[in-house]
Amino acid sequence: MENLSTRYTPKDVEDKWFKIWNEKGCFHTESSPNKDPYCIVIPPPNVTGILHMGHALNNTLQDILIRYKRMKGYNSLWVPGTDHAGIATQNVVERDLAKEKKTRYELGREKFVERMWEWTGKNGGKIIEQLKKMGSSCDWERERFTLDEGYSEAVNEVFVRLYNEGLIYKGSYIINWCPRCQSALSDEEAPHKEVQGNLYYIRYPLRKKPETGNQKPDYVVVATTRPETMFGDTALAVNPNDKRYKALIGKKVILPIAERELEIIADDFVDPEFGTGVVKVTPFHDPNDYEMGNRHKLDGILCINPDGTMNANATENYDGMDRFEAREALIEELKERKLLEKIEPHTHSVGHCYRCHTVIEPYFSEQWFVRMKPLSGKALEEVEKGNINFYPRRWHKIYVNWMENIRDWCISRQIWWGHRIPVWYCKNCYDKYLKNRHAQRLKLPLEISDKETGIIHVGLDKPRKCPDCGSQEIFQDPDVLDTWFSSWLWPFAVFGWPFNEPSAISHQPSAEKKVLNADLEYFYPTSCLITASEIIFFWVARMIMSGLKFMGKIPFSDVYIHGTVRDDKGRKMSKSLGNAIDPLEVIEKYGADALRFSLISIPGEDLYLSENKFEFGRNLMNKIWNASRFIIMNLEENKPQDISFKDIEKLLADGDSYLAEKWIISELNQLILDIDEAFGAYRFYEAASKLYDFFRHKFCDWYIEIAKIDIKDEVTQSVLLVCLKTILKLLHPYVPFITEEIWQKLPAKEEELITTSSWPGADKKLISEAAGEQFDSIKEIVLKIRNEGLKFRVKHTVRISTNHPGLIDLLNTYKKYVEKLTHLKVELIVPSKEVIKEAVGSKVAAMSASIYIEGGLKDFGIERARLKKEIEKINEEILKTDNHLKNKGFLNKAPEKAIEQMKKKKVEFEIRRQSLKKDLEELA
RNA sequence: GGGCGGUUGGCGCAGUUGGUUAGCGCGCCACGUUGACAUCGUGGAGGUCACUGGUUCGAAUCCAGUACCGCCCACCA
Repeated sequence: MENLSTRYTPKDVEDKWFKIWNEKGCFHTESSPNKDPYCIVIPPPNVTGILHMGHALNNTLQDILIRYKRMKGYNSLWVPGTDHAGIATQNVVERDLAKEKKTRYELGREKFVERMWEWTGKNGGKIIEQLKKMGSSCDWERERFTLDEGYSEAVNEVFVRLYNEGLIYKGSYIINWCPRCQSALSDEEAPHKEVQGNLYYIRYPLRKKPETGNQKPDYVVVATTRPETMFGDTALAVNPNDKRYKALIGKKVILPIAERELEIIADDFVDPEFGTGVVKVTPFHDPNDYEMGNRHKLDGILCINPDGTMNANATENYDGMDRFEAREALIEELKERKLLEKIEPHTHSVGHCYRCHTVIEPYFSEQWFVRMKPLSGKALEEVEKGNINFYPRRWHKIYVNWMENIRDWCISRQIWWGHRIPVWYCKNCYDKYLKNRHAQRLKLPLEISDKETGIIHVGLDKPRKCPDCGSQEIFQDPDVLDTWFSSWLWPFAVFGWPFNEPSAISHQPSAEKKVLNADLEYFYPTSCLITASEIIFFWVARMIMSGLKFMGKIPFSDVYIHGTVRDDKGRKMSKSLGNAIDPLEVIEKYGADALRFSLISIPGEDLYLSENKFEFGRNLMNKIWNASRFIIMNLEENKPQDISFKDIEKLLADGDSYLAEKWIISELNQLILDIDEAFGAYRFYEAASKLYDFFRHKFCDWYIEIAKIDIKDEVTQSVLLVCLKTILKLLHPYVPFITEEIWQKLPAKEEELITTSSWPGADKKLISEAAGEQFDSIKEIVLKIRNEGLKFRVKHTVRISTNHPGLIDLLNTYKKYVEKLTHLKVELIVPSKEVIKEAVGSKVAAMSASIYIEGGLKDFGIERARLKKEIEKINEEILKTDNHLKNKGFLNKAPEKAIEQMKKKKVEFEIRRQSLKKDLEELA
């Protein structure tokens, strides 16, 4: 190692080790009865995905836990995989097609899906390769894809089971329609954003002019944000208690331009305070209006096409015009006709497609839904009982809040990439239904049975003929399922569920599935899920519901929600904002370990990132490299093969020597306890920062420096080795590559690979408070001397005098530490006996040590000022403690311990003050 | 509109059941070629813990109110 550079170069190291680890099967795990399982299923990234900082963070966290548990002796399994990401992936391929001036419709469904698979085969593995660059220790033999054959079986199985139970239904409702993707979306996929729009006040002429006088206008004014939907109006509504309009209830108005007659109805829904208190009712383009339509048995009229253009119901003028163009044009026309009263700016919340950000059109259509209430009850209960815990805890409440207000889930998508809905129709019966249903105009409320719509079978197999009419023209539902309808099964579908249970789709299990099923029994429920807050509802909540429904057990007991990656200005990091930092570039420049450690070392929940943040990790890796290099360089070749804490215990048994060794070993063991505790509570940052503090500030800055006094000493060597080995192990979950590389260079090691080595157990007998206090005394003296601001290169002699017998002994033995750490010569002056009086404890005694430095306090004036300032501060503190101790209330009511502490504090301050005063006198 | 958080030195954060001279990292300033490391070391400056009131012997910590910031949900036409 001495031949090696003083710079750590990750490039030489990372790919090499990742290959070896896999070749040796370090990450592969199989169920075994003798070991406890620990399992995490990856949040499957989209096949279209390219590794971003969010992934980097997410996967670092998972890998830390997986590696930690692996070292702890668990059968630690991390299941990797990808998600077919229906709309997102289809959009990518459609864009490619567009470049060739083709559409998917021209290609046809079969050819298009073929092309999708082709694309996926070529590009789908990219993100997986990128995860590997990060060192992710997934069991790569178990990689799954949500469109895998076996996985798809699970999806179909679930659909059929839920259908048979009445938990999946086909319904006609207002759904979120994306005119660009041309598909329905679930509520979760259509997040609302504030939009600066207008409120248009439109006059609807009354059919009959008011009889009395000509004061009253002959129209009613309606305020709307979406005037173009007026062609779908089938009524106006007012609040029944609104005095202004009471007389109008039941009266008719004329819908402008379309010149249709509308009735004014009364409904409680209408808020008299808003707008004019009159609302246009458009049942097929607004969820509220749809409900109103049902209540009042109105007609529904569709006036917009699926692609966002207006249809024939919008009159010839607007037919075929884009909805937003139509809005502008219509407003112009209304102005001309003097039917536009005014336009007011109005901020309101509008749904947007989460894939392409197009404004959502609330749209009436027939879709498939999952009834959520029957599933949510248990999922809520398990969380509230504490069987599933969220970290940080606040997400618990957000989950509960959502679950309590859960609504049915629209699962059908009008795209081709995905699991096709396993429902079969008789064409003959379906056509009959269509004929009855005037496509763009319907009487509400709608009550249609599945049979009436031509559905003849729900399952995988295509029926031969219609049981009703005997027709042999059978077709499958053209829609596919929401991607989340497959990913909500992830924690058990990755293990090949279902095969040993009676299947609703009657497929014989393959041999492969049988093997997988043993794993399902063993690894399910998984241990922990690590993900981002954005997908709590999309994914986490639904997995809990499906796990309980189909496995009868929760899918995981812990959910760790990590923060959002932001730029240094606090904006969310995203490709579209152009503020993204590419993790692969960071790996290239600083190394994967530096990336990982830097990410974990950022305090707080959200991560504010800028490129220089990664220097932190790089610098630390370099420090680790050099400290290791130094130790290994100096180690004698004949070190025992396996140095354990037990050996150290023996070596350090002697009472009066090796204080620094006792101290660092004590600190190290305490560190192990701290890290175990922090990991137990998912406090990754805390564990990292404790490790950092120990390694850099305790081990390197103090212990290694002291070890240099006699680096060839046998005990020192053993302690150095044990510390290095342990530190490497503790660091390994965070920084796997560098620790493995150094591990291999250790002259003595029992375990071949650090990756599969065992986690160090703390030896509590080695945690010594006495060693800590004594070492702190030495430290204080060193710090005090350093405070004098001496130039190290000048040889000075420091005279130390103290009134504490313990400290005198300590300094007699460990003067060498002070000398090494200050580069000064130390002379101990033992004062006369009468000075030795205060014996409150070694810590206090250390502070009372008076230190004289020959030939060079930096400046007497500055020094005096500093001392005076400090004395003043101490005076204030003494006053405070005095007041407490004089206060009867405090003496009567405070616990004894607090009073004792206060007394002790006062004495400490007084001794300190005395010592400072003495120093001040010396300066005079 | 409903729900949930936050406010501690220039920035990002700790601060366990109320009792330590309020800590850490980054940044800043000064010094340093000490036989692992300048991707380093040493020292230093910098905070009346958002505000107001209350509970208490004692409040950054508990309670109430105010101000500001943020997040999630929601059908304001």
